[in-house]
Amino acid sequence: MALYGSSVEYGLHCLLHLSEAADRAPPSAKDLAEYQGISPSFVAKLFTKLEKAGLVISAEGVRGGFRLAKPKGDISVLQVVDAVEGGQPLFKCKEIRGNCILYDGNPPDRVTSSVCQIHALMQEAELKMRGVLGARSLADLDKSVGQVVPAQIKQASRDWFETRAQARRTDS
Amino acid sequence: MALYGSSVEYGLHCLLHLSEAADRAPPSAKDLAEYQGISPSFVAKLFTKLEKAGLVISAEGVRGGFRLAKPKGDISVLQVVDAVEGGQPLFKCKEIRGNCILYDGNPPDRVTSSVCQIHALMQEAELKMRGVLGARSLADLDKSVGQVVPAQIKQASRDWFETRAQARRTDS
DNA sequence: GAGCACGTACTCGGATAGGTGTTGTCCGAGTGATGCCGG
DNA sequence: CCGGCATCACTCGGACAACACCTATCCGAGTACGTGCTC
Repeated sequence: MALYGSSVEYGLHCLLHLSEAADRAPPSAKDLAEYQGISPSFVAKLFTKLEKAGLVISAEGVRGGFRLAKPKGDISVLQVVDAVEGGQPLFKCKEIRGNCILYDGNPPDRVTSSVCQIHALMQEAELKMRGVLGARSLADLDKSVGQVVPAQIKQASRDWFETRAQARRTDS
Repeated sequence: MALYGSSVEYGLHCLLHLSEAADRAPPSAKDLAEYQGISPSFVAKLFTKLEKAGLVISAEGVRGGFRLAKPKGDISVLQVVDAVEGGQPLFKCKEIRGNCILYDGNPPDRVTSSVCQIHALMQEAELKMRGVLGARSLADLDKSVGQVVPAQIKQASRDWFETRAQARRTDS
């Protein structure tokens, strides 16, 4: 278990692959899923969210697929997380202060108008977290990955997607 | 919806009330719940977690209840959150890199031994968040609240819990 | 040979189930306070 | 008057459901490509 679900991991990995194939044939959801060994249907569902958030553009038809809607340097990790997770806050204050039995259903204005201190602290923590995620773009992430993954693998990856795109509609 | 559930909010509010009544009769879970207008059963369930985490000490019997296990200055908000939420990480890396179809089930050591860049970024964000929560204690929080809530209300609150404790076993 | 219309296979997209975690509820075991009884 | 004991109401603690969300799946609508026909 974790606070963020698997969707975040899947989404980021997929988008990184997409950024690699920017000027190639757009990989389909199925291609991306099979390449990474994850559920194709779930990836498809994921990309509907990413498209609604304006991060990717879908192409239909037999040669269809997805490509980034913006340069990879203009897409922050935070945008991806928010698109996938629905922009959920870290903490949702229920304002239970107002339920205090002393107020008997009529909390004074002083309580309702002032901000809950617990809420304020949580917002501060959330802001720090989002700051880290917002400061890093897909390009930065891709660069970091490039320092670990050798160019040979990257080339093999591109070739695989290329072959996969070529094979559509011809191998039956 | 939010990343942290209601338990965090309930737990922190309850513990703040407990810190106010440090040298009084220990409030029971039922008292704390009714005072705040929340579910008594759920609060009881919550406090079992807080006790297992060593944050509160339970007293049994008719005059029983809960009191803080340590001075309020020695309990950080992070400890409370972790106790209630089970110390869940922000992000759990599934290492789907190793599933890559190119590796065919046998990912090279370079991949398995190196840290996932996405994972690393998430850990950085989580660290920042936990840093904020870990730097603030219940005493700090109580102080902030004191600047908003007038002493009159605080006194009324103490009186209510006192009355409630007195009323046990005598009003039937 | 060129243009056009059609069929097809593949794609996206949303509607549809299963599993898991969280919220909320309930009842039983244990315990300290209380009142009574005997010394 | 004082100490011990049985009772009891209240507490904690864990076992028990209901709900919601996340993960995963399926099938239908739509579209670009390829092919064959017509001119």
